[in-house]
Amino acid sequence: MPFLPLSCPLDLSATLLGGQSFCWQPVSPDLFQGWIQSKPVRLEYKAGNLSWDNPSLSADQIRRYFSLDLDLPSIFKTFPPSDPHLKAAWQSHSGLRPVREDPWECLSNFICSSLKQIIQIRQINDRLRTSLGGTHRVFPSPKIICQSGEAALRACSLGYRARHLAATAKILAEKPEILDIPPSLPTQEAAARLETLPGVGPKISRCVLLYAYSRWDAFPVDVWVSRLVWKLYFPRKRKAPSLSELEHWSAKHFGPDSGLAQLFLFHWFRTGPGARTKALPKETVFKRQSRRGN
DNA sequence: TGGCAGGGGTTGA
DNA sequence: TCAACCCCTGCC
Repeated sequence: MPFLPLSCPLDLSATLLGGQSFCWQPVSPDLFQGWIQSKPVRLEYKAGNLSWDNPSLSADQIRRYFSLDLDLPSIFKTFPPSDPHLKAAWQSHSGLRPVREDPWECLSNFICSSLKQIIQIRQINDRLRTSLGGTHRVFPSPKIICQSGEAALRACSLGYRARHLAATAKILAEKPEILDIPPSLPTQEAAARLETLPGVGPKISRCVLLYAYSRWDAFPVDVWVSRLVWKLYFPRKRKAPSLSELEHWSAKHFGPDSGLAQLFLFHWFRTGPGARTKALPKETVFKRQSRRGN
């Protein structure tokens, strides 16, 4: 079984199940089953070694998937040292890594993500593989999704998202080059290009840029991030900050790697301080204000 | 056991 | 700016 000795910590559960990728199933706390570049694989992290059972995957592919070339401690040194929340997020989840997911699968996952919880998005990914992915349960290409039609997608519990995914698949089956986003293209322009696709708005475009294209300056704002920034950084503000306020603030406060700050804060907040916020009436008020703010 | 609220957004009017 | 879009889960 090939393996890679790691010089940094790796938290497979936080990394694979935390909302970046949706094709992973836990087998045991240290063992996960899923796909990397359409190849089925089981990953195990033990005693500082990351091993995998599919020899057709190279160490470089594994390294690339977990962004192991990225020096996170150095990046965290560029963040404001006076930010206690980010410090807490880093200290409690230093094994969290940003992944490099396949752009098409990542885009599909996030088109399916609206008003869905992580577990439901994983179920959809699983159903798409089972019903459309053939014997090897490969994630279906735009062409296959396009040929299968909206009804087949609805059968996979996509609901109204089926229309969006079918329409986007049709466009990409004809023009796959839309997803060839060169590193020289500024993130804002790359986001605008993705947002020409049906079902893709500002949140999804930034998730795809962050988790598939390694654009560390992409700062996705969803209900959790909005809630987090509001509660932790602007607790006295009566209204939730608007999308454009959040975008400007994040770039100014965190700098060019704001997306990585977001990844850690998001995970830490959801599993820590944010998990305790359950006041439903307030939540409803927040949601209305948040949407109005957008 | 059944009803109901709510969820990691986007769209179109 | 705001309702509509699907449907699954958790809770009472």
